[in-house]
Amino acid sequence: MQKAGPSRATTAMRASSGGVAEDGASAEKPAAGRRRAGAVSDLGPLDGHLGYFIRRLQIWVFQDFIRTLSPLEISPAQFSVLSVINANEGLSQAELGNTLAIERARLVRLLNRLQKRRLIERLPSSADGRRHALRLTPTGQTTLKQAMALADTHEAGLRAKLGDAPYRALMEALRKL
Amino acid sequence: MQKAGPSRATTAMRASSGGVAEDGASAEKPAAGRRRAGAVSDLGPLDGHLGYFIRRLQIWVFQDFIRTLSPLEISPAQFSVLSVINANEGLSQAELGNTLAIERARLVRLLNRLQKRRLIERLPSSADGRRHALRLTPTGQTTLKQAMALADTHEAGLRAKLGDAPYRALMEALRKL
DNA sequence: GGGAATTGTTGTCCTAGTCAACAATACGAT
DNA sequence: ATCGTATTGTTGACTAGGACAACAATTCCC
Repeated sequence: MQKAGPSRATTAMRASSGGVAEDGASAEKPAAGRRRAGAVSDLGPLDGHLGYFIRRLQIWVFQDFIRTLSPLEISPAQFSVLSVINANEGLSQAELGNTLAIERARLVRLLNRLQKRRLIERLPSSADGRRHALRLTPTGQTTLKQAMALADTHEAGLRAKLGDAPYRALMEALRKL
Repeated sequence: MQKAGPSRATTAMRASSGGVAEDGASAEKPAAGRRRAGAVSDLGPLDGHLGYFIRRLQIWVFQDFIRTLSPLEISPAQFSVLSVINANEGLSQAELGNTLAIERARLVRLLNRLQKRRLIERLPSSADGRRHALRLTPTGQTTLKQAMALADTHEAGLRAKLGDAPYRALMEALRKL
């Protein structure tokens, strides 16, 4: 069948039986011999775990965000960075990283890309030679404005998906963490 | 300062002014010349966006899960896979992938590792030569049982963190997606 | 003045996610 | 029955994210 590799631990069994299989060891719980692969319903212990559903929702949110903002090519992380820089002009990379929980090394490369796109600048900090004072370029400001408009569209979609009351409840519950 | 690279677009400015800076172009919004980097408070447009908070919570959940399950070395994704296989013995990789929204190629490598650790088996499907019937080995079953116990601990911690009422509200709201 | 700490950077490693190609197998229609 | 099409599992390659160590420049603090 497939080329090779670390799978198919049962090749020997397979060769021994003719191929049609009288179900000596192969497991087949529901109706056997179906056609197409659809999803299976039972999540097992998983459906008692909130983390699983949060993860699924988070993936949906990111995909929708990326799709909605695709004309600008702004990722969620980039949007968060531009957003915080705009609200705190002149902050350092360390402050930005602490605010958004982005590690220093990761942030450097994120900012490199934004700087190459002329959306942000790294100015020398007036009082501390180690720091960079970050700020948006004019291009960055207009891009952020456009991004905010699209992000609002995305947010409306999310509120619609969740329902209005759960949306507000969630927002309130999560903000105080 | 730093070695080189695509940053420091403002090196020229820096060389021109003496170094102490009379604030010709460097931006410094709050109190200037602080000591240590702490986080900054204003998230800007970000704090109207639920996705941001969901992301933060999701990261916390994963980290806590990983830490709690670390004695077993079971990641969230691995736990979800074992969980669904256990609840649907003999299902195919395609079904598993559709259920958990894991892409085929990604799932192959996930299962390879679990198979190498003897936690799962790939049996030949009795009726379809293309499929593998997945199931847990006895080792996999006992490992999953232990994992479930630890995962319950994690879940209790999450419920405590969120508060009991928000936890239940969230669970109910997210389950129906 | 000098050791310790901070800041930004680079390099490296590992995991996730995505996409294209492919072989083996099954299906459907003629 | 056979041929084109679809499905399943697999591999390879690429990108992005996150984590960690090492490092130079700078600042802090005693």
